[in-house]
Amino acid sequence: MDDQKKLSFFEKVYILVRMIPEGKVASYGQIAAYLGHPRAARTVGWALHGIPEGSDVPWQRVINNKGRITISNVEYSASLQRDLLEEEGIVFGEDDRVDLRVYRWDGPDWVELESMLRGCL
DNA sequence: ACAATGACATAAG
DNA sequence: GCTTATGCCATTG
Repeated sequence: MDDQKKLSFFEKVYILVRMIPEGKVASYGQIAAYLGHPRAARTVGWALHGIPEGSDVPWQRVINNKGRITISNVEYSASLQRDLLEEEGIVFGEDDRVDLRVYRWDGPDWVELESMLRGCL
């Protein structure tokens, strides 16, 4: 437990987001909490902001805690994100919100996460 | 080390 | 329900 501390928060965020299964969504605060920083939701959002095109990180599955898309990026627009999520079977409500009670990600498999963290080094 | 930044979260009006 | 204000936290210049 003293070897993989070199990974930046950003890298951990990427790894964790990659583990989100198709058809599920997670909030920024949720991701941060799983990484051990329950208040670092903003940092998670910033991490996703720096994702390069063609990355295997399903950034579209990360939304805010209200089940709504809060994005300000010009490259990746909210419309695009909604479209991508709908393709995965996620249905948006009339308020452009998803039902977190149904689509909220249960969380990572800690064994898998640990393996991923080591493998990424 | 300090100030600014940002795809959040929560409380208050 | 929406808008505004405040708090949080890692990264960057």
